[in-house]
Amino acid sequence: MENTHEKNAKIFKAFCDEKRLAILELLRSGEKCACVLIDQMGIGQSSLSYHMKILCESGVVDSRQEGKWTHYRLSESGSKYAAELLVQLTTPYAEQIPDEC
Amino acid sequence: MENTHEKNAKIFKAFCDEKRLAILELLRSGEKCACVLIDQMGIGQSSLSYHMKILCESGVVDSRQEGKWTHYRLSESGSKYAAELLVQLTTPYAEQIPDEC
DNA sequence: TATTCATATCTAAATAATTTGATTTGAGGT
DNA sequence: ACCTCAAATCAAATTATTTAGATATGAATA
Repeated sequence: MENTHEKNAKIFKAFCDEKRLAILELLRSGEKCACVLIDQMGIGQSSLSYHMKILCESGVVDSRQEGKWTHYRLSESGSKYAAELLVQLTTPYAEQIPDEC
Repeated sequence: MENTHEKNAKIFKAFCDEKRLAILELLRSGEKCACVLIDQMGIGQSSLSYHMKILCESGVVDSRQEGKWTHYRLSESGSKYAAELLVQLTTPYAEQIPDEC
């Protein structure tokens, strides 16, 4: 049983780690095979797998199996969702409650 | 010496914790005094102070001193910056590099 | 079906984030 | 100057995240 804040927090976990931001940057130049990401990031296989799981679960990255290899790419819809969510989470309500103190 | 990914990750740390999302939600209904946040969140004073520091450092929240009390509110400019940054971080480059594998 | 290879999962260790309670700081009021 | 009170900081304990190495899984191929 997971609440909304917990679910939303998971989406932004994609962006709150420098390694994952570096992976996202690599994906901005197009779909990348896991082997390329391991190579360019200079991290271990299980470490990449861990980070890719977080990125995929956030919806910001999609994966595609091709033979033995997994290819990762930015998800346009997932990214759009995250951006819209961030805007929503920081948009004041029409009904303002006075700050009684 | 902090790199760009590290700095950007800090901004999104504001959004990757459920307590901070709950605080942001409270601030959507307008500026709130720390005492109100402590009360509504049901957390300790030092715990709130810790989370507010992260929120303020991310630029998404502004604080204002009024006598003894500190009042917090959403920062329109900081929120806008975070939203634009998220879009940027997930926008493909014009130059795509083929996925050699 | 047996083998190979890429990825996922598991476990333990290392590191980082969060909480709690105590203390310090600093602005206001007396 | 002293006292008060809210917020920040500190230190220690707890909890969560991340890493690394070992093993398991599952698809492709022989």
